[in-house]
Parts: sequence; C-alpha cells; structure tokens
Amino acid sequence: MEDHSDTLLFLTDEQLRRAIEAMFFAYRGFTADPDRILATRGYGRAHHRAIHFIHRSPGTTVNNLLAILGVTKQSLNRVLRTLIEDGLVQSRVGTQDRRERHLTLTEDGEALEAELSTAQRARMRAAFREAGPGAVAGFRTVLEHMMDPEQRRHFAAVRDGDR
Amino acid sequence: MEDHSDTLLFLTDEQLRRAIEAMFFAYRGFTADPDRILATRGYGRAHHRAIHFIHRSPGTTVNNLLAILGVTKQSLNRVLRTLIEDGLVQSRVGTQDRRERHLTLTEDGEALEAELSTAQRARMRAAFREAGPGAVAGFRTVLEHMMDPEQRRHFAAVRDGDR
DNA sequence: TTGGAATGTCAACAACGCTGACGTAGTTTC
DNA sequence: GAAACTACGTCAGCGTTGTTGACATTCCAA
Repeated sequence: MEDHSDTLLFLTDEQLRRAIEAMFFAYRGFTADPDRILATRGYGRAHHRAIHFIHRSPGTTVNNLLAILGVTKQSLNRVLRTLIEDGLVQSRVGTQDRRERHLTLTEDGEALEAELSTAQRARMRAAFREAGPGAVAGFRTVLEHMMDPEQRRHFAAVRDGDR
Repeated sequence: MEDHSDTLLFLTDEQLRRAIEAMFFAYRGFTADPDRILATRGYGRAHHRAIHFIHRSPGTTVNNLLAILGVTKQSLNRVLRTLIEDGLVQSRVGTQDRRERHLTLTEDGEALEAELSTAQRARMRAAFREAGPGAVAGFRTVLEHMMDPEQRRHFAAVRDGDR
C-alpha cells in the first residue's frame, strides 16, 4: 500500500464525473461480446449471469443464486426454466434437503459458458495488457470498494486463494 | 509507465474471471444510489443517462445524444418526452438548422442531476479514497481500454484538459 | 401434527431495449 | 424549383428482465 497519504488524493468533481462516464462506457464494452453471442440463441444477460454463477459454484441452490444475483425468484425462475428446457442446466433435488434444487451446467451449458467467458476474458486481458500491471491492481481495488457490502461478501466468498 | 514488460503481466483465466465478477458486482453498486433516487420519481436508468449527458453537453441535439447512448430514437424519445413533460428538460428548435432540437436541463432538471451526481460521486470518491491514488489511475486506464473504439471516441471527445 | 422454509407457478405490470412504417419540417443538391 | 436527403417525432408491436401479489406443493423440524 506504500505511503499514499490522504492529501495526495484530491479528486475534483469533474474528475469523478469522468470516472462515472468511464464506468458507463466500459460496462457497455464489457457486455458487448457476450451480448452478441447470447442474441444468436435468444438469450439475454440474465441467462449469462445464471450460467456464470452456476459454473462458478456447481451444485449451488436456487436460493443461493437468488442472494448472489439479487433478483426475485420469479425473475430467476423464468431464466432457469428456459435454460433447463434447452438442456444447458441440470436441476437435481437435494439429497439432504429434498426441497432444494442443486443446479449444474450440462455439457452444452459448459460449452456456452466457455464461449461467453472466452470472449469476455479476451477483452479483459487486452485491456489489462494495454494498461499495464500496476493498473490491474488498482482496477480491482477500486471495483471492490465500489460494491455494496453485501455484494462484496458474495464476491469475497469465493476461494480467496487465487491472488 | 515505468518499465512494465509484458512478461510481468501473467493473468490466469481464474484471475480474469474474478475481474469479470468484480465488474458485475461493482456496477450494481455503481448504479444502486441513483436507482433509489430515480425510483421515487418513477424514472429509470435511461432517464439518468439522458440527464447526465444533457448536463455534460448543454444544447446538444437529439442525434448527438443518440450516438452517445447507442439506442434507437424511439427508445430515447420515450424517455425525453417524459422528461420534457415533467419540466426537467427543455427542447429548443435550432437557429442555424431548424430541424434540430437543442436539449438543455431546466432548473428542476439541474437539481435532479445534482442529486444523482452527488450520490454517485460520493460512492466513487469513497472507493477511490480507500483504494489510494495509484489505484485511481489504474482504474481509469483499464476502463478506457475496455471500451469499444467508438464508445471511447465519445468518452475522449469531452474536454480533455481535466487531468 | 403443525408451522415454516424452499421451491415453483400463474397473472399482471413496468422499464427499456428493438424493428418497421409513416409523417412533417427543413436543408441540400442538382 | 423539384428531388433527395436529414432530423425529428410518433404509432404499433414485440422481447427481455425486472417487479408485486397470490397460491400450491413439498418437506424439515419442533
């Protein structure tokens, strides 16, 4: 963390506005590639999010997914139903608690996940490469502090051992 | 930019996936405060975007706004109509080219813009403060490289003299 | 056995994207 | 001056994805 004192961090409102715009434009770029892939299958971002988090936590329950995504069960259910019907997601009744449904990606689901993730990672990697290693750490740190505390818990809840 | 050679920039797929999730969760936080304010007035993010960019470029034309926002004129028109009806935006026929409509925020519009912007800047400022000065530069750089080239043009097209 | 949790589903609605078509000024070009 | 193009608005319809509210089912736990 070096010795960055607070006095070094003067940010004008104009600079903050620029950062807000950067966030807006960057998020459009961030979702552009997946959006194109999803559109060919009649899916949207909600499908992508479900696929992403099921891939990250195979066997996760519906309730767990609801907490992470922060949407209503009706909204999530609509998306899950199509993914299950299309054979991308498998829903299995829990063994310990049989009310729960454990969600995993099928082979086809993993294939789509890989396609989406590869495109998105490629853009991330390119941006990181152009920005340099120092920028990468700063980027991650700011993003993390921009989250709501609850969202941040979900973010931190994954395996923390990879950095 | 120091001497960061490419060899220093090894990013595993897992690290990139983490960055993708960070972007997702951070964007939720980024929009959370404005969303709450907008909801009390029956507005959504589309209204926020229109207000933001009209504030940034007072007197901008509809076509200009369309290019920046990247939506259809029907979609933008629906939003602009409500904002004009509600007295937040003023639309004036152009003097040189009378086909054009020049958009500006009214006093009420500026007030809402300030409310939205203040909340969003406060979160940005807090995140930057916790992350430190080095993180700020890295954050901005990565975001900029994540944009589509066209979006980046719009981003850079503002006054570049503020950093 | 009963209360409550987890899940699923139906219905209705809103915000905000989209396409396509059409009209109406106003400008530009030939 | 007519024709073509541009800027804008609007109507109609549709899709994704969020919401609330209500209700049924299944099953754990006290």
